[in-house]
Amino acid sequence: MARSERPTIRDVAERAGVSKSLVSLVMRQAPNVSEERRAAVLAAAAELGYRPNVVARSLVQRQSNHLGVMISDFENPFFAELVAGLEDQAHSEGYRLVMNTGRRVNAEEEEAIEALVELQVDGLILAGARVPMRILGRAAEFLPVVLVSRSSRKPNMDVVVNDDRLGARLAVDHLVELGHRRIAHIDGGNGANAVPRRLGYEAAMRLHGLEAQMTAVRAAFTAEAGAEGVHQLFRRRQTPTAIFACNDRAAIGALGALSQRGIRVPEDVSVVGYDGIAMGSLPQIDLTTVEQPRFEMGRTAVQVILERIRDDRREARRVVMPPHLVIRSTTAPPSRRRRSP
Amino acid sequence: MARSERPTIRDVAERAGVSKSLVSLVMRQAPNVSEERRAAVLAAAAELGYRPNVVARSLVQRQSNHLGVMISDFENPFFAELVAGLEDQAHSEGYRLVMNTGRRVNAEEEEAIEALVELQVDGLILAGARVPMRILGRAAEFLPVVLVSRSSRKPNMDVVVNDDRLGARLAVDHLVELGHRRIAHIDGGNGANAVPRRLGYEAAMRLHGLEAQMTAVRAAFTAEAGAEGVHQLFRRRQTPTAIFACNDRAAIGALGALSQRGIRVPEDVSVVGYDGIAMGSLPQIDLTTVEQPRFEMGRTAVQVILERIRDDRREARRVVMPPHLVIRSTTAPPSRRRRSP
DNA sequence: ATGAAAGCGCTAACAG
DNA sequence: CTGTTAGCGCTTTCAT
Repeated sequence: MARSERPTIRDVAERAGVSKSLVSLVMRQAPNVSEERRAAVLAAAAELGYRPNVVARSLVQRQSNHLGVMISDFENPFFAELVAGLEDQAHSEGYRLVMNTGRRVNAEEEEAIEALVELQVDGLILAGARVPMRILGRAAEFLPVVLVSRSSRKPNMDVVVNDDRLGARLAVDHLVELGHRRIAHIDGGNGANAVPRRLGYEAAMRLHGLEAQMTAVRAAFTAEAGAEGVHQLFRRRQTPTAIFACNDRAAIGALGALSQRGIRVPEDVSVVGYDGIAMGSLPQIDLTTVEQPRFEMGRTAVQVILERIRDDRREARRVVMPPHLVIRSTTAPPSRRRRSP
Repeated sequence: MARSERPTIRDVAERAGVSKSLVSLVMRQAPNVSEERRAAVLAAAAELGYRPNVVARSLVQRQSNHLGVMISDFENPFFAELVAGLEDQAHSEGYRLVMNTGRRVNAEEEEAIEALVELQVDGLILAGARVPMRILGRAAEFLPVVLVSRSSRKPNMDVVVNDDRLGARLAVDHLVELGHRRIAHIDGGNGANAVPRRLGYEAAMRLHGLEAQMTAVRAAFTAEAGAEGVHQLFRRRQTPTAIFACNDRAAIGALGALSQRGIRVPEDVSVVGYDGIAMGSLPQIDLTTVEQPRFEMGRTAVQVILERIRDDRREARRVVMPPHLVIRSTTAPPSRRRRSP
């Protein structure tokens, strides 16, 4: 079966014996077309396998009906679950999504954003972008941009985030209520939300009068980094009874490293993660965590960007969604015998 | 900061005091342009923040330099890891990727494929597509299509798969070598590769003279389905000493269900998964599995589609990549005492 | 080495 | 209700 040339609107028009315009009207379900002609056009289109060329359409209409989505890291399930919300809302608003990824490399991320801008998408949703704000600002000069899981104060960009400081606070409060004092933090290094989570951790510790017990190790948003963080923490003389990790993947890595060191969870050490990814609820892991409303964040991001696109809103919007604590089996009161003097 | 109108090639031309054609030449790094003019054009473009409109370009060139990728299920990490290979090869060949998802719903998948076709991508890579072959065939009439993780014998489609039957065989052989006989299969239901894996399981069982021990429960490619599969298996009188699950997620769900039922792994029951997703190598899970070369499959899919696009190959190609067994800690010889009479 | 003109497939006035 | 015309932003002959 040889590849056919794609039929154009002209081919359909000729075959149906009508003008291009009429075909165009039929394809866009315009009301004022006689049933007769409509049927003829539809038949001709079906016979030829005609599909409107959205590229040509978007050129003349100067809008594409597509939203560009740059996902900084496909392998993080957090984003997969966010995409479900994006898709859902975009669909119900009549927009299509085109996605991209920067694979955690700044240069590639920049290129991915550029690609979407050149594609003339009507708006850009950047999930977990890590590139410098300057790059983001350059894109926002020409089209609406909303940042998900990354903050900004620029007036021409909107932001949908969860309240990381509150989330960190929930984690620390929970551990303190259980009786922990030596609570360590495995931080997220350069990751998008690393800083606010760390600051939230520090603020909460101070609030509980535990500034003397604060310990953080620099890591990243991956399981490997979480494991390495544990090894660093337990090489020190003063070891923690609880760990608040920057995200679930790091927490899961931490759980693995603890088990390798023969440290039991939650008997010897409690662990709290962040995000609420599906994997954390598996019985083998059953991780206490601070859950972000991922699906809702996705839906919201689309709503927010459409306010700029359709309603021409100009002031920046900053939607902060509340995280909530999900208590599972990796947290418990500290055991007496491991308390240090 | 107000949103600016996007500058066009005309704006750049005027500002630089040259013709549109010359700007076009400069933007595409053509050789025969005087240094002087080139500098002027580049300066004007930079000042205006000009970016070529790839939509307009692709309209006239009748090719977009984009490959469309439809991912059937973003939440399956198998695909995330495949995407890395796709990105890598596409990049190094000068192509960009635009991605989509069908979120495991047939109608949405069909719509996602349609969207990519209408976007005039130069080729379509369908990862784990579930829609009927008829739909795929309709797309393949007009542009090159390669199927990843799904088979087809159509002459106008290429296929990149792993050898599921061999993989199933590796799993069963491993379990038989350990001494297992009652080996059950948790199958993938309607999932893309469910059938060949199940057939491979059955063939291998027969080869070992174990047809009488064959048991399969219908499930799906998710953790929940894997857990449910275990519950079904253990409600029967004759219980297995080993389980071969259709994929890693189902296997991980199975591990959870087994632990809930107080069944130890690998002492009481051995478990083998399929795919080799990163999560399986976490110390808490440490799953024996049949690994597919995901990254290589991604690279290969791009190479294969470019043979159609650039070299105009017409015959179908079918690349079957070998899976390999990764032995970790969920498999061991069956324990004597649980053997049935 | 540079510019003028035509046209990619489509939509958007405008006529009729 | 239907057709004609112009033009979206770009590339591509073809002149010069």
